[in-house]
Amino acid sequence: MNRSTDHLGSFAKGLRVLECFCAETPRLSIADVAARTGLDRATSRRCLLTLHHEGYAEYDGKFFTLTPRALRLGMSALAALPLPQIVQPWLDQLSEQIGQSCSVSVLDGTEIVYLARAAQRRVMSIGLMPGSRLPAHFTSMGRVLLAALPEAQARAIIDASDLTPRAPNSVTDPEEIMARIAQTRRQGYCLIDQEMEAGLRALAVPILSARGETVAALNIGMAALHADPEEMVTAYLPALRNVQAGLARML
Amino acid sequence: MNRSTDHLGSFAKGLRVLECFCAETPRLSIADVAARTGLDRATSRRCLLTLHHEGYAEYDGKFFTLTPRALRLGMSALAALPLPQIVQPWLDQLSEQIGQSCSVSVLDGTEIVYLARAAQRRVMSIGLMPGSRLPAHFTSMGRVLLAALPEAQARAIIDASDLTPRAPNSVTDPEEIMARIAQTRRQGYCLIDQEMEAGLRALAVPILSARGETVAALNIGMAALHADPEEMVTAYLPALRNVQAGLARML
DNA sequence: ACGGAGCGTTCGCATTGTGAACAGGAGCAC
DNA sequence: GTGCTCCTGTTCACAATGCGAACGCTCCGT
Repeated sequence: MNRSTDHLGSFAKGLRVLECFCAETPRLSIADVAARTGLDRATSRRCLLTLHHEGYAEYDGKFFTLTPRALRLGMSALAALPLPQIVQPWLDQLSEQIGQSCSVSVLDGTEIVYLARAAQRRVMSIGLMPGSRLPAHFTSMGRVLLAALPEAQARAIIDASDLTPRAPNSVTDPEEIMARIAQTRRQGYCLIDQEMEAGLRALAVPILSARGETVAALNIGMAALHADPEEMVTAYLPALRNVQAGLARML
Repeated sequence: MNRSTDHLGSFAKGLRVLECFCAETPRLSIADVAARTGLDRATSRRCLLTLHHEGYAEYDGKFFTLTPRALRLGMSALAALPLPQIVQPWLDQLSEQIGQSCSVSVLDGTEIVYLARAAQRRVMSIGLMPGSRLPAHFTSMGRVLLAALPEAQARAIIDASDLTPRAPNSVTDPEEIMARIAQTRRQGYCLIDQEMEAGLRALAVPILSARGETVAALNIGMAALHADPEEMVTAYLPALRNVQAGLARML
């Protein structure tokens, strides 16, 4: 089963190279990629030339840039996940009903990954869309997803997270975060008040399968001046619970 | 430069395997992948086990499924493209102003790829989001993008496209499509009236760089009962032109 | 029970990828 | 300008790695 011949080293290395390209570093030279991946320069070069040859990357003789073709790789993953397609209509309806943006995400390592989103107005500084990532520890959906894990596993993720504060209310003490996660577990929902970004509040609940397993998280986000934290729970939690119940029957 | 040792065969094969996973086929066995890629079953197995080992795929002993981690691959590509981040605010504003969905896409082979989208209401049967793909030949943005190419290149793409009709107004004659593309080139915009989906009209213009090169396409889509084709042009083309002019200054 | 089709897995061989070594600049000090 | 260093991209001989024909297994249809 785990024989060494079952693992394609160069494929794995190539994927490492692909992940180098991100918003901050869209143009990379061979040496850049070697430094980022820890691979030999020669190996990085082979991976990059392969990407170029297969149409995933542009090459100007010095720098490599990904082409739209590269979108096929991860987007096929998004399209392959059944959840986004199931939840999208619910999201659209919820968003229209309450007049706020709402999203669905899952956990990947220390980050949450947006799978679906229905945006109303742009209240956040960053553009969020399916595939976007945010640190789990200070997001409402992240807390909900961490609350569904065994305590030890959640702690391991928090310990591996970068807890640099991002907003006035950011919680930076691991113990305090674990306490908030425990509270989320008891309540069955999580309210975040300007921990990630000043002026932004978010309320999240888990999306449960028919068997009660947490398969994703659902949230709404809104400007802080729209409602007090308590108002937010009383005003919007029922709507979230409603979607949660509707989805549980389909999963 | 093009020495054979500069090309990593197994990396290229692995990418072919990754592309197998799409909305219609999210769960694939080793033999499924072998059939789709044309690779040997043993090779497919190695690629899949590598994906599993690196955390990109789930394996239940029979079927493979991509994990959210795989989203990193394509999304890094989306994030690496500068265009989406530049156009998103313009899209949001345009969408709110006219009360309709609008999108930005680029060409990749015979398909258009959505880079950014501001959705208002769900009028289409399929969920569109950044990364989604549609055949270029019968979409408004596709026609605009094809019109920017040299005639011969556009023809080659049309010849390579599957022209199976999808709606009552679908154009299936390559000559007719080329004529519509020529018309789009003269007019500087393209109106599609229920060629892709019954009840759906779309209006697109090119997004031009400061040097006048077409770098992407911008469109709005709406239900056919909202407006006549002519009304649609008079009502919405100015708004599109406005965004087009604003973006030209930034590119 | 038997045959066959289709599947995942193995194993010996040679193709393929490896990285130390090399060559070509760019920058810098004098 | 010269000589130096540092960094980048490229080559090449070696052997590790990936290849696919061949194998055995399971699941149907008869």
